[in-house]
This record gives sequence, C-alpha cells and structure tokens, in this order.
Amino acid sequence: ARFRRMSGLNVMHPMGWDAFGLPAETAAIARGLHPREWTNSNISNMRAQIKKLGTSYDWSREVNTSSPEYYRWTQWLFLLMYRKGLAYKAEATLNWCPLDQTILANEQAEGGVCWRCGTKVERRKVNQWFFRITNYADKLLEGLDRLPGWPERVKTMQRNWIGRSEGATIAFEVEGGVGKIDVFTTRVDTLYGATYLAIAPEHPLLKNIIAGHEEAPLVEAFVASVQDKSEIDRAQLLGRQGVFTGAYAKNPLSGERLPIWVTNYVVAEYGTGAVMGVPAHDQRDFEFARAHELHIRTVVKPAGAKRAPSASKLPSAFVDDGVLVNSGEFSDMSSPEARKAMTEKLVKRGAGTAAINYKLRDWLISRERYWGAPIPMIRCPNDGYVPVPESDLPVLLPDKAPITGTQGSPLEHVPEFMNTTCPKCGGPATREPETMDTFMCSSWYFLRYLSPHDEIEPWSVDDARYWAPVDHYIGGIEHAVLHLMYARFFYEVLREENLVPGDEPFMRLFNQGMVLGENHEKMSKSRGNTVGIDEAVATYGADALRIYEMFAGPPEQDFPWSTTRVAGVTRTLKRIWRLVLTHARALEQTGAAGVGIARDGRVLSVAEKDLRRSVHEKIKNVTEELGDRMHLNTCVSAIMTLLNEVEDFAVKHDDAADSPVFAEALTAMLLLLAPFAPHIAEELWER
RNA sequence: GCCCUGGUGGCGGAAUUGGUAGACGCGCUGGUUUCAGGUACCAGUGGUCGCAAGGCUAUAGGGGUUCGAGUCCCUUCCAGGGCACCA
Repeated sequence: ARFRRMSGLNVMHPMGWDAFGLPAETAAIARGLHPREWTNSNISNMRAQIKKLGTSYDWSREVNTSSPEYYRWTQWLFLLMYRKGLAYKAEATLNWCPLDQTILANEQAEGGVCWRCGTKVERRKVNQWFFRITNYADKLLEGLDRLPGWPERVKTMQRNWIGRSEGATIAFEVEGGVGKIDVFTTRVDTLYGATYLAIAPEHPLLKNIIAGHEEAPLVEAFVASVQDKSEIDRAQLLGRQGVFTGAYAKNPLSGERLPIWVTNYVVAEYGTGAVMGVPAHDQRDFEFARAHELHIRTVVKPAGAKRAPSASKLPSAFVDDGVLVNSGEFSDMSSPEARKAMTEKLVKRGAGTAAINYKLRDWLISRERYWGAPIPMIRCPNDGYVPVPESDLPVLLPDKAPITGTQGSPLEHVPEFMNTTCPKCGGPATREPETMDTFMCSSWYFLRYLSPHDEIEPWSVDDARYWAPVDHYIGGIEHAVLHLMYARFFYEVLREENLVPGDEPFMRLFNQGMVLGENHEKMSKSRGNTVGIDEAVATYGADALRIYEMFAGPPEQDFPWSTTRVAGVTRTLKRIWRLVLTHARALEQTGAAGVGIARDGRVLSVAEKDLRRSVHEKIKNVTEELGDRMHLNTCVSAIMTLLNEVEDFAVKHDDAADSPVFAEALTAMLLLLAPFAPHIAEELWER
C-alpha cells in the first residue's frame, strides 16, 4: 500500500474484524465471559499491535462484523437472497449430541463422539436454511478463466470443489412396479457391463424395494448399522460392505436382470444416490463384486488389443476409454462414440438423458449458536415463514441468553427475542432462533469498507463503481475454496442486482505464508514457540521486525522465525542510520539530490557512473518486484546491496558529499526504504 | 488413491524469458579496535586438487532435448498442503 501511494495511486487499505463465530463463543464460555466482551477485548489488543507495526491502514473505515451497524446489512443481504429465491429451508443430516441436545460441527464430532461430553454422536435430520449456490456452479466455474491474477492452485481447488462432470442419467425399471431407480454415470459406454445396481442406505425407494422380500430384515439391520456414521466414518469402514435387497431391476438397453444391493460406498447426497455396478471398469465396483461374488463382464478393451482380457483374470478394473465389446449394436465403437450413441438411444426410449453433475452442494447457513447474526425471518402459524421488513432491521442479538453450547439454539430460550408479531397478518408469531454462518459476514465485508458508517444503504453504489472490484486481495490459502467461493457467489448475485461493477470481486489474489517456529513447526501457545508482536516490537523495533519478516523469504512461502537473523537486519538499519546522518549536512548543501545531473554538463568519474547505474538498477528492481511478484525479500536485498555500494563510495571518496551522484544515491536509498522501514526512513528524510 | 506445491551451501534464500549457479543476509574462520566479553570494522567462506595462477565438480537420483538446463521433457525418490468411495 505504501509503495502504491508513493507511485501516485489512490489507495484504499482498510482493516476490519470478522468477529462472529463458534471459536469466540467457545472461548467465551470457557472463560465465563460474554462473547461480546471477549471479542471486543481481543480486537482492542490486536488493533494496538497492528498499529505498532506501521501498517498504514485507514482506520476511519474499520468494520466489525459483530456490531449491529454491520450485521444489520448482513441480514439485509439474507433478505435479498430470500427475495431472489436463493434462500430456502430443507432437511440436512447433521451431527447431533443426544446428551447436550445440540448440533455439532464436524470438528466437534471427531471420532464419532461429542468433544464436550464424549457421548456417541448421532446423525439427525434437521430443517435448515440453505443458499442455492449450486444454481451458480457453471458461472463460478467459468469465472475462474477470467482471473489470470489468481494462483493456479487456488483455481484448481475451486474447480475440483465444484466438481463438474458430464454424463447421463439412466433409469432402471425395478421389477414389480415399484418404480425406477435413476443412476448418474460418466461412463454410459460401460452400460452393458453393469451386473448389479448399488444404492445408498438413505435411498428414498429403498423401503418400497424391500417390501415383501424375505431379505428385508437383513437390509434394515445393515442400514441401521451404517446410519449413524458420517460420510467420513463410512469411508473409513474396511472393505466394501453391502447386502442384497432381494429385488431386481432391468437394464434399459440390454434388458438384463440386475440384482439391487444396498452398500456403504454409495453416497446419498451425490448424483442420484444410486450407481450401476460395472465391476470390470470401475475399481470400487470391482472390489465390491469380488467381495460379494458378483458377475464381472468386460465390455471395453484397450484400443490396440485384439480381444478383451478375461474377466476372471483381471487384477483390477480397466478404467480407461477403449473399444466396446459384448455391447450389442454398440460393439466396436470407441468409448466416446458409444457414449454419444447410447445416450441418444436411451433418450429415444425415454430411459435416460444427458446430464451434468456437480460435487458442489448448496450452502447450509443455519447455525444453532448464539454468536452470530440472527436470521431475519419470522414464523407465523398462518403465513409460514415471513421475512422481517427491511425497516425493522437489525434484528438485534439479545444481550442475555443462556450460552452454554448445549440445549440447541440459545436464542430459542429467550422469550423477549422469540415472541413477536407477524409482519403480514399482525398475529402472534415467533422468530427464527438460528444465526447465520460467519462466512456470510465475510462474503461482502470488502464492500462495507466503501461506506462503513452509512445507515441508509450497505454501501454506496457510486463508490463501488469507483473502487470495486478489489484490485489486490491478500489472504491465507485456507480460504481457497470456502470463503473465496462464497464471496464470488455473493458478488455474482450483487452484480445481477446492479449493486457492484465487473463480475468478480477480487482481481488479483495473493496467498501469504505463515511465520513458523524456529524448527519449522506451526506457532501455537501449546507448543510454547510463539513470538508476541508486542514483545518483538519492544525488543527489535517495528522497522527491524518488518524488514526481517520481508527479507526472510518470498511472502507466499512459510518461513521459520530466527532470532539471530533479526539482529542482522538491525545491523543494516544502523548502518543506514549512520551513513545518512554522517552526510546529512553535506546533503543539505548539495540540494535536491540528483536533479540536473544529466543537464548541468558535469563530467562524471568512472566511480560516479558506476554508482549511478547501480542506483537506477535498484530503483528498477524494487519497483518491478513490488508491483509484479511482490517478492519483498529481493527488494530488501537490493536495498542492502545499494547500501554496501554507497558506503563503499563514501569510504573511497573523501569528497563524496560534494557529488550529486552520491546525494542522489542516498536519496533514492531512503525512498526505496520508505515502504519497508517507514519510521526510520521518515525520520532520516526529515533530518 | 487423486490433485496441487516444493526439493539449490552449515541456515533463510537469489538466479523474473533456457545464457557467469550460490546475489543479499545469517552463521562460521582469521584479523583490527578493546584490560576482557560484546559492539563496530576489515578479509575469507559450496565441495575438491593446488603454495599460487588455475583445474575439476556441484542445484534430490537417473535419462533426454539443446551450442548452452537449477530452469524444458520423461522417470524415480522425498517433503508439505488440499480433497477423499463423486459413480
């Protein structure tokens, strides 16, 4: 920011606090404090520390997402989503602690037990608010191609997260008029190789499928055994487990009878919650078939091969594309040709459609927690869910609530909060007791910096047209998918409403690394290897600390803290200090350094020419590095090299101070230093 | 398992487009100053042979492209991170 200002740009460099959330609530409970007290005292400490570092933030734009002045607009944005049909309520399967009577985040339910009381965690269906981010899957995917300023790895992670795959949905008719099981597959070409169907334990048709079959009790027992396990725990179950339902379905092209199995490896939430089992060409199906002695039929051979390998001798599934065999009229087609032809035939028969699937799921924003922005919805016995009128915002978080981390949402137990009237019919109604995911607060905060004190609108659209999108966004890699995906989703929605310019919120993304302990491990209080900012500034000075951190390595990499190296930086700053003050008076006499060197007809010595060339090389280096790669470490080494050369010149020339080249070199050195060591550079400049 | 990063002296790192490998700093060695330690300053510092000039060798390992490779290609190994039965 300092560099860009020195370059003449109008720079907005703001700071704020993403202050709601579970960690603050948990920490406050542990200390017997109100989350607000705990949060605000942390903010005060951190603000004071950051100020000591000379970060040049514009504190007049400071925001705090847990203040009513801020979260009123978070609620406003919820209402906007609701109005656009993007917010809806639906059942979600979540971790539930039966003893604490509360929903648990995944990180609170590790190992299948409640982190607080150790009770076995159950899976429970709960009605929750969602945002339809999946409606924007393709836009979010395509938008990545318009972000050359983003690191490739972040874009890759987002693409994987969205997880678009093209294929077809195929309908398999279940015998006995029970209905159809839809299957999504990317490998329609292997349809003749299907030897069974596998469905998730939660498949909606399961009850009807097993009705009347003697296998029903076994199936029910199996479903019960996996039901309470999360997807992750199920994935850790050894082997491919499953049971036969007793029912059969018909392959829509070959007419073959396929046994229907329930398995632990089919995920209810992805695709249709059912797969066609093609053991010869899918490794998971292969393992399942081997474990349960199901038929394996090869229907694709490698492109050059004369015949397909015999199924009984396969060491593993052949998953590549190839040429079809044993596939009726489609035999001898290549896999891509067959996919096209078979999909067309399925469509003609009304037994399938081309389909696209995504891994991306809708965004669950409900939280059964206190420390968050209340969802601005009212439930009326007559009118159902009714949005809180904008004029009634903010829906204030009540100061007093039983914040224990148990017994569900704390707000539910505060009658003054819960009891209200319906905005539509005026009758008695209750408020939504849930609060919003903190990712909502952080999905738009950069826009609030435009108008941090505005009470009429969340931000000025005119100012947004001037400032937005963010030119340069800096954050940790941990935000690669969630925060950066949600913020992009919000921005796209806001763009549709003409509230923001452009189509992506962050033009350039920079992921900074972490400072590690001396032995390359994460700093943490439990390890006792932290370096406090207050302490470090007191010991080394803010400028030495700044330069040390910037010099330690490229900022996108982690680096291990080293106390002895800070001393080296202090040495450099002392040398600059001495050098400039030794020649301050001489510089004064020389006047504005460097001005007119080229024009005054002066003949420069070889040493002067060398120094001058070097000075301008360094100016170029630092300017390019700061503006392009942000490799602050090489900027610092350029300044150090310049210092060596200027010192050397002064040692070798008693009359150095008379040389305009020397004066120019000192001046340039201080200007180059200014963004890195602003306090010392400013003081020396003044003197 | 898949995906993404990365691997250069004792250490952090530099080499931006294929063009003098090791900039800059730390540390270390020797020296000057000092009663001494520290500070400050000077010189040296990848390995190896040599009194020296200089030679040879070297960017995780192996192979390749090129007049020329730390950089490009193939392959193996190692480390860190992300995702994880995604049909």
